[in-house]
Amino acid sequence: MPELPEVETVRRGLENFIVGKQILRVDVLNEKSFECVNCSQKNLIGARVNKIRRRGKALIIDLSGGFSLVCHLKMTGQIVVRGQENFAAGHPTDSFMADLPDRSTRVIFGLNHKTKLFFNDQRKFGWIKLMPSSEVVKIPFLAKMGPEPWETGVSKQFLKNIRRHQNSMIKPAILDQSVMAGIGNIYADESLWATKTHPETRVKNLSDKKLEEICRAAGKVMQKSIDSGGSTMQTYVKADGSKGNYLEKFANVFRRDGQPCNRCQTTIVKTKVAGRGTHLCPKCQKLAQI
DNA sequence: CTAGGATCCTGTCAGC
DNA sequence: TGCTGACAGGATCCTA
Repeated sequence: MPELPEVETVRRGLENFIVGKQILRVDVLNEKSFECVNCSQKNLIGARVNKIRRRGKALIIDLSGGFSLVCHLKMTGQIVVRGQENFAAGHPTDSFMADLPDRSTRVIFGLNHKTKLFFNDQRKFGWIKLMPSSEVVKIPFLAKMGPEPWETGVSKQFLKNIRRHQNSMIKPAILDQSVMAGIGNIYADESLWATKTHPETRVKNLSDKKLEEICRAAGKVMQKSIDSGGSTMQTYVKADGSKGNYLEKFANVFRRDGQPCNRCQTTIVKTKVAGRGTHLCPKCQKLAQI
């Protein structure tokens, strides 16, 4: 999925393009993609969009009338707004530009001012839930989610949380959203490269200082990604019409296997750690054998 | 409680 | 060309 920076990009886009608009109808094309929790679809109709929030990789759209839409894009979710102004962000695919709905479209929201919001999701892992706003914080994964990367005191929180996973390898540990919010596969690999940490290093073999360093690095790479143009909008159309890749703008290891390390020129390799594709520099990121 | 693997889905790509 | 298996920017559920 879209990781924290991509979800933040979606949030900013929706803030610009749908706040203040009214939801007139909803069409659910895939039942599993949309669920009403302790309410019904009629609570949605006529509601205005008040505020767009983000918590970790979850998007929260607060509506008038006391209800909220909570959305998780998972691996392949994307949001596309079409109307007087167009916007697309999330998992980059051709659907950004295609005529919609297409075969990946799961939910369509009809807004006023001739605006439509499409929730597209190839693999159907993502979801949208409508629920009373007061119940949003009770969603289990939100309730136990770790600190935001730029929150005050985040590194101490991170440290405390990650020490629960002493026997785990560092990569899966930082992917755990209850340790810190927002890190996904890209930023895990980038943070570990930045701090010269081998992804298979056991947490117990890392010092507090090193762990805090990893925490800061994660915040930094995610901030940089947001700043670098918020990814997806610019990724898919270059001036010459070819597809671009926003990773080019900041990635040091992710999908750079076969290319030279930006620090030592050693060839970046791709392996598998805890079931996830993992990129690293075999020279910079040595596994401490203990 | 934690650690690790299977699982939910569709699409694409490498290799035969 | 057509088939097969591996894999993918995530998180949950199940088992040990």
